[in-house]
Amino acid sequence: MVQFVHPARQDITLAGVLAALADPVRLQIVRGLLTEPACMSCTAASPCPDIPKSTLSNHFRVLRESGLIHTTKKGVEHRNVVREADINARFPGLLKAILKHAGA
Amino acid sequence: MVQFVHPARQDITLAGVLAALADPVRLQIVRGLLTEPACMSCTAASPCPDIPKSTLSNHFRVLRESGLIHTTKKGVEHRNVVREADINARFPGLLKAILKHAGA
DNA sequence: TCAATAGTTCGGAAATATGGGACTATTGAA
DNA sequence: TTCAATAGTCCCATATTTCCGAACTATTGA
Repeated sequence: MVQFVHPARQDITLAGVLAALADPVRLQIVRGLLTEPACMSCTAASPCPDIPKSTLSNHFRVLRESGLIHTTKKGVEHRNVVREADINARFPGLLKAILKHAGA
Repeated sequence: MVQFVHPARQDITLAGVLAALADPVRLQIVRGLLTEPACMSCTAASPCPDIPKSTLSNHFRVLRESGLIHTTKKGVEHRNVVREADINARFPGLLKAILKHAGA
């Protein structure tokens, strides 16, 4: 039983968030999660075509540890949600300003 | 005679900018350049205390290649300027939103 | 109980970052 | 000139991080 590590709101750092979003794949994941709130790599429905599972798992871990997303187990799947409230509270306007330019 | 590589405005990428700013040292450099537009590592006046020259040189190269700063030779020194116009044209609001939170 | 599926973890290879030291370029002084 | 001082780059060895195949774990459904 794996329990995930999520930083508390006040422990979310700007450099951490930027580093997490500095990767094109992760940027797409966050974008995807905001429009279609849900899944993981999970073969289908993912914004990630040919990326191996282990790599995706890493990307999600980075996003999680940066404080950008929250992951819960939902049966055999994982449910990921962008921590909009936390990020917006900590860095108002940041997420919107970045994602505005994360063109498909 | 070293000539620097600066990407054209349209070649500046979001991921590149975020990656460049994802490092605390580089974030401080950009912040410093905006308030006190000028120098390089240059011993004094730098926002960077104990970082070796070669490492700083690397950081400035990353900032340069990401399109965030423009470097020109000015005698024996280098003059660095944040490419605010280019960044703002390409990603309106982004730089301000990020630097707003780059607390000292 | 077994197969299938979602995702993590492990471990080695590849890529990247760090920083010491040698090198280059410019300036200013003797 | 020539020489010393200074700013910064380049090279290269080491350290860290990322990538991804393969093995593993957990849950569900038959």
